[in-house]
Amino acid sequence: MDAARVRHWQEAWAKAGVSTGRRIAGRNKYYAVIAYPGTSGLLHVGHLRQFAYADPLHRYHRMLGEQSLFPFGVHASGLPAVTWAQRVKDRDPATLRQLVRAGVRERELARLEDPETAARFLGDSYRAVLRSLGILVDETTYLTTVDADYRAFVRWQFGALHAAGALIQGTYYASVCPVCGPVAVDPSETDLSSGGTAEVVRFTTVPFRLEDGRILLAATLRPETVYGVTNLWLRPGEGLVVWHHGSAAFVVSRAGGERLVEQHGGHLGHELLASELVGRTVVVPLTGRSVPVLESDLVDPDLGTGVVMSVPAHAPADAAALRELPEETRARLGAVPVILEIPADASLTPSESELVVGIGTPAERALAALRVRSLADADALAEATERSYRLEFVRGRMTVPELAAVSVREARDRVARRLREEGTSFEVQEFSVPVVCRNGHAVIIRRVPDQWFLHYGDPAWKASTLAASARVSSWPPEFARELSEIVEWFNDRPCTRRGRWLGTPFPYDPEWVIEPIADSTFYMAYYVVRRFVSTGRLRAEELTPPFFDYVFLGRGPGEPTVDRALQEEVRAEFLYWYPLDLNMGGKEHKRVHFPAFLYTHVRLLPPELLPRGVYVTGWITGPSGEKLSKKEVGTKGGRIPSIDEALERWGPDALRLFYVLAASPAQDIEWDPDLVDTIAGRLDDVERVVRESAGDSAGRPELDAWLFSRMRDLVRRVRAAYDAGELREAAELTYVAIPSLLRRYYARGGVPGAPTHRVAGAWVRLLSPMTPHLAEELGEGRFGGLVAVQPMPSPDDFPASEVAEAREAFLERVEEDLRAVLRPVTERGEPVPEEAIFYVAPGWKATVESWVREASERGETLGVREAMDRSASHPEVMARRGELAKYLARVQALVRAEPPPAHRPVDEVETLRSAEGYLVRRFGFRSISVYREEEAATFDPMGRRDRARPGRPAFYLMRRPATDG
RNA sequence: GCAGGGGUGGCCCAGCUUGGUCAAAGGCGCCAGGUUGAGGUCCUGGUCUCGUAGGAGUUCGUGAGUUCAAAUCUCACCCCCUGCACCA
Repeated sequence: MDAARVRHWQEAWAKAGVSTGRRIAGRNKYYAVIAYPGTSGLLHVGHLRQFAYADPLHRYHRMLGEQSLFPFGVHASGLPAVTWAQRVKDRDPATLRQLVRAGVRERELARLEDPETAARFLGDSYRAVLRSLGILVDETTYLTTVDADYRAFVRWQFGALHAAGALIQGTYYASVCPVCGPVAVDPSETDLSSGGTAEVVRFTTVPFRLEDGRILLAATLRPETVYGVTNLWLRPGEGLVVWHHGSAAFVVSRAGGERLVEQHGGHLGHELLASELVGRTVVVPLTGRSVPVLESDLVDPDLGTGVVMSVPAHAPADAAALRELPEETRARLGAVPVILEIPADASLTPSESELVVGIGTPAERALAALRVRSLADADALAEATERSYRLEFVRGRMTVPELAAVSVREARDRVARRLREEGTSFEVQEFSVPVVCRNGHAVIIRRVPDQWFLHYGDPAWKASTLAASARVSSWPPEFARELSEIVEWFNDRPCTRRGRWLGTPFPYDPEWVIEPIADSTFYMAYYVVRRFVSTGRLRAEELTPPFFDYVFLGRGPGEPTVDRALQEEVRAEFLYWYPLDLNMGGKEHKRVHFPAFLYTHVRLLPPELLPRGVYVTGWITGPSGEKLSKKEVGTKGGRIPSIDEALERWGPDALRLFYVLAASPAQDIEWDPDLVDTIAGRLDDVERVVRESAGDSAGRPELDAWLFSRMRDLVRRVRAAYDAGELREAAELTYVAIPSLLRRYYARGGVPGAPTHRVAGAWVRLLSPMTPHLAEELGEGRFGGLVAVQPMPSPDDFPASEVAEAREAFLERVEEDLRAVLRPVTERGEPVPEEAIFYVAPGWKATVESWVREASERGETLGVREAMDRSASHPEVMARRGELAKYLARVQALVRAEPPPAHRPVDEVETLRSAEGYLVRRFGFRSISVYREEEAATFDPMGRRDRARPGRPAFYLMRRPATDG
């Protein structure tokens, strides 16, 4: 289909107002939203998947005669638009390439350096993409989250949440760039240039007192091992600094000191060298032992506090470091205390038991298992550490008297708590790998004492959200269980931040901006109001808290300055579209957006207005399974095409169908241009078959009855698939099963005529949700209007015929048998036998088989004697009792393994005879003949007739010399 | 570790909720034939193994179990992926 036709249909839909959702009292409605996209760059083919589900669903519901509202907006909040605008400002080559391709001129670039303008520009470009794909969103809903009216809405939302007691303040540790402000540390690295995979590591500090009162502050991940400390480690030549906190003075590395100030306040004092302390002794807390301060290269001053407590029995690195000490120093340390054990009865995995074999302390065994000889074997040492830490954490029990038999897991918490109670221990957080912000600065973790939180941990709120989540239907169904699990774990979340973010200023402290997740949990409700703003019936200033209280909550008199009737209309509109039928998003939304969305609805709305469904889709991934992100468009040799390129190559329909057909919704789809090619080819096929379906030949009644009956079933199943959200199934039926039905119809001798035309008429409408352009093209002139507004076909449009279906099923079964027999023949390259002679089973065999089946359903086997007895009352069986035993023996096992038979008896003789032409054509026989078994004695040269079973005629394929022409 | 998902024929991917119609849909690849003034498109058939007649054997990560019957149910184990928090 050429681009002009595509545009033609898109304009026709627009002109007909197909996408406009109208409130019609008493009429069913369908309201589904997709999680609006963030403004992080231009869209590419990886972004359209949710639309490829949402649009067909909306189109389907429209064709069911429902009113449907499919809104759209963009989520401009947060940092994405800021970073993108920055890239424009930096004239980043990849970004510029995309912009040029999108037709943006050089002189327009300056405008896009402003984040808000950039966000609006991107939003407009997304809308253009949707139009070019025939995705019918209601454009009067279109919004960006930085619009004045949206901000008014978010301010109200937070006011309402605050009034409900959902906001609290507390202490929080935030990732922040000291120069650029807060950043998000996540794998997408939106805000970062590296370190997105970093995890937050929590150290506990342990104070070791020197004789002079100063404290060497060690940092550890395993506070419980304080009972096994033999010494402290400092790095040779390391510069240390005194951190003053309260009245205490702690000695730590420079990096550690800065971290402590950031997270716990205080200030840094004078500097000293490690060598000043080496050789002195310190007191171990909790045990009171005195241990020496030693030097080792294992210490990394940038990690933790730069002071390391040495636990050689359990830390492989300490054990390795110990080995490198001079003999006499080692001797002075004395025996290495072992403080925990792996119980002998623990069942260990092979990789775990590897670590515990051998002799020596646990750490020495781990070193031996991984063949670590010295500190220099860094990789092996890291693995030994990782694995023995895990083993001891999961399986270990303490052996020190104070904590005898306490699990390591438990001991860790207890020891950390005790240390902290003494007031000289702190938690220190840092990243597991260095994190660098987009502008090249090191990102740190900072303590924020007065952070605002959404109190998702509130037990009552959580309980009602949990209850609501149980009532939400979810696709895939497995997500239902996961969702309540996620809600269960959901905890207080910071909902504001300070920095150069886009968003709505926090009403209770305008220094802060509302965090982007928190401002996108209730917008589905706002879309309804937005339509009044975008059509000029409401102004942003009129959207006051009293207005929203009335519209969303039905509370209070509304906003006095706004026309009462108008407010009532908005309220009615809200109550018409709500509750939301479906919220669709990618799997990245599972853990944050969906739960927060649910929480907010639960807090603000009564039960009858809570969302009905969520729909989670997988990603479009690159060849190695990674998610495609907007910033890599065109950066890898054009591997991922832009939307424009894709449309040019395949057109909108093939692309749309690719998303639904390539995998089931929850699965990731690997972007595969060849598959899109294949699908485009399939659509050409569909088009051809529909076009060829017109004709005026007379049909064959029994074949037409079968065609209709099958079509009836297919229509039913397509609709069931849409209703269940199984869009891949719907696509498969529509684009695979229906054409193959028609192919078979033609192969069986059907010709284009009124029946095929009728089937095509339904089919074209079934094509409309997923491939609407093609459907319009094929439906032109057929319905006297757009296909998009035609009613969905109903199964009742086609009569059922069990008889016709049974006949065709019988014939297919016969074909299968013929094929099986013919296969070895043709494989040897021999010619096909000239004649096929069929012998149809007599009625008594069916009777006997039904007895066998009855018996097997009771779990029994039908005995010969029993059958004989029973035949007394069945003359037709009685007449053949001579053959009964033999037949019974042959059929007994077979019947049990077979599916229940179609209960419609088929006139096998008649069916085979009338299919003669087909069978001859299909297999290349010269002729066929059909006999009843009992009449065939004289035509049975190979004695095969008694093989006949009901539904499976016996046959003999006969070769005879071609005597006549 | 915790949570979720997954391991299917050369490859991709259905099926598993509701055990039998499953040697297992569909696509790709491959083979043969047809169409076409040769290998492109399209159409038809084939594509686990054996078998001179519709049969038999062995398959759905591994092992065990339930059952007349298991890709489908149960248990154990191995391996892979994702998430674990402020990131839409």
